[in-house]
Formats: sequence, C-alpha cells, structure tokens
Amino acid sequence: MKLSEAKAQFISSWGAFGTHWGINRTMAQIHALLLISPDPITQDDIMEQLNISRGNVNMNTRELISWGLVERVLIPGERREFFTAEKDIWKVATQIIKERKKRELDPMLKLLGQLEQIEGDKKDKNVKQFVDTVGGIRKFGGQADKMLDVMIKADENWFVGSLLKFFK
Amino acid sequence: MKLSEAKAQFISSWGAFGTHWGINRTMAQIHALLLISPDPITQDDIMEQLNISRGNVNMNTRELISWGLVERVLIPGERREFFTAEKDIWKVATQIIKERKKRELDPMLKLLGQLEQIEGDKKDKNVKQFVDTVGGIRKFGGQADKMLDVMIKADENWFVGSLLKFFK
DNA sequence: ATTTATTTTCAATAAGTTTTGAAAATTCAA
DNA sequence: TTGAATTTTCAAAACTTATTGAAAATAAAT
Repeated sequence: MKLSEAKAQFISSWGAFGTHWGINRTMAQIHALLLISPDPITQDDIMEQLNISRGNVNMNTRELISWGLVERVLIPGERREFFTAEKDIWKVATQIIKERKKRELDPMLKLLGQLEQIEGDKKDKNVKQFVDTVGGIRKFGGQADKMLDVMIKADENWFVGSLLKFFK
Repeated sequence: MKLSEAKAQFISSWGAFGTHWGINRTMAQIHALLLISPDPITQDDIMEQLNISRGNVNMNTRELISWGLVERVLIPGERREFFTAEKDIWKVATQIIKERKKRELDPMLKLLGQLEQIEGDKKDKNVKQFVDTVGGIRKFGGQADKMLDVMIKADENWFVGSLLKFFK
C-alpha cells in the first residue's frame, strides 16, 4: 500500500470512528489529517485535501482548538494562519477525557444527585426502583469520575505501565 | 420534587446524554424507562409513556436487546411480550464496553495494523509522521483493549475497590 | 487611507437520521 | 381452519445536523 492510499483510508476511518463518539465526521477527519501532517498546514491545504468548503474548515478547526487538540501557529514571514495538532496520543486522549468529563459527566452527576432527593413513600416499589437506579448510576459515575481524575493527572508510562503490571 | 417529575427529567437527560455517545435519543430513553420500571412492561406501555410510535418502540427495543441490555420476558397467561432491563449498573457498563470494543475498537486496531505496513522511504518526513502517528494510536489502543478486557472480566466490587484503593 | 489577502459569519440548502403509520407477517386461541 | 391480537417491516415524511458559499469583518501591506 502506498502512502497516499493509506492516508485516505486513515482519514476516512478516523472520521467514521469519530461519529460513534459524538464527534462529527469532518472534525475528526481534519484532526486525522493534522495528526499525520509533519508540518503545520493552512485552511487552504485542508480544503484541498479533504474537498470541503472554507466555512466548514473554519468552524471545525475552531472547534478542535476549543477541545485543546489543535493550535494555530504563526509562521514568520507568512500572512496566513497555520494549524497543527498535538501528536502525543496520550495527551490527545487525556485532553478528550478531560473535556468530556467537564461537558458531560460532571453535569450528569449533579443532576442525578438532585433526582435522588424525591419526595415519596419508599415502600412504593416505583419510588424504590427509581431511587435505587439513580443512586446506582450516581455511585458508579462518581467512581468513574475519580478514576478519570487520576488518569488525567498521571504520567503516561507510569500509569499505563503500573496498571497493566498490576492486573497482569 | 415528585416521582413523576423526576422520572420525566431522568428519561429526558438520559436521552440527551446518549446522543453524545452515538446512541440515539429514543433508544436511550426507552432504556432509561426500563431501568426505573420495577416490573416488565409492554410495547404499549412504552408507546404511551414516551409518546412514540409502535414502529419506533419495536426497532429500538430490538436494538437494545442486540446490545444485551434488555430482555423479552414471557409472563404466564399473557399473550403480549414484556420487556425488562438489566438493573445492575456495573453489568450494564461492562456490557456496553464489551459491545463497543467488539464493534469499534477491535476493527480499528486491525486497520491500523495494516496501515503501518506502507511501502515508502522512512526518511521522507511524511512517511515517518504517518507511521509514527498510526503506530502510536495502535499501541495506545492495544493497551486500552487489554485494560478493558480486564475490566470486563473483573467482579464489580473487587475491581473498583482495589483500583480506587490502589490510586488513593 | 486604500487596496489586497485572509478569516469569519450565517442564512440557505443539502445530507443524514429518526420517526411514523399503515400494511404485511406472525402467533395464538377457538 | 378462521379470526383476532400482536409484532414486524419499510417507504415516506419529519426532523436534525452539517455544509456551502458569498458577503461582512478583520488584518496586513503599500
């Protein structure tokens, strides 16, 4: 397989993969392209390589920047802006975990805490099942939350290394 | 807050939450409803409580069954089919992890392995960056894969308990 | 200050996904 | 069997989300 073919496949599968994770196809494709580009590239490069409009590139690069996965780079003597992606995959993963935790998990845990405080007869099996279910999810989510905090703070090799050794 | 209000909120937020995880809103809502229903319920119950069509209930319950999260229950003397959801949230989580691993992670790792084998001059920085990126993702994904296998096999309290103790 | 390059915005449109509902298929009972 | 209850299917419609592209805004150069 040649590089150009492999590149196309990587970008396309990464895009499809992203859609299973609540990330839109184009955003994931732009990210993929940046991940395999050794040097920073421009809006026009992205437009050309992925065959998408300027507006689309603009929106999605800004979204990637807000996720902390991509950076604008200023190249001396160049008027245009260039973009580059964090290449260390561990950093990419922790950054995504951090953002999703903040955007999704934390608000959900807050809500669940409120829902547990319903008025009503605990002997009613509907009330009981509701409280049990919500409580169970909240407890589980709380544990996941703590675990993710540890991961986010931990250094790559130390964490994965010791975790795998611990459970081997 | 009364039960009926709390129920409505739980179902609606669980639905919204699901959409961030590649699960459609209705499927997540049906799942939420089943999670807080102490006894098995019918298609008609679901239609009525969520205000959705029969076809929609049918499609989504079958999808939930294929994910191993919901079961058909036959109630003696009843002609209609009843549905019930696994209530143990740890089992729900491991089931979801297991399925997503099979459907998404495993095929992705297979593809990445193939993409690493491109022909080309390793001194070309484009080739080098491609191989490095794909290799890095594959390695990381492989570690995640192993970790998830451990989780799937582990017993709830033992795993979470020891993991949290380990990292406290 | 004016021109030119570049980026950003956003209304219109296209594409994709979910939902409906009625017809077909199936299942059970008499 | 036949008929009634129930479930399943799937084309069409509704809804949601993503994309375009041209106009407006911004930034840099002359």
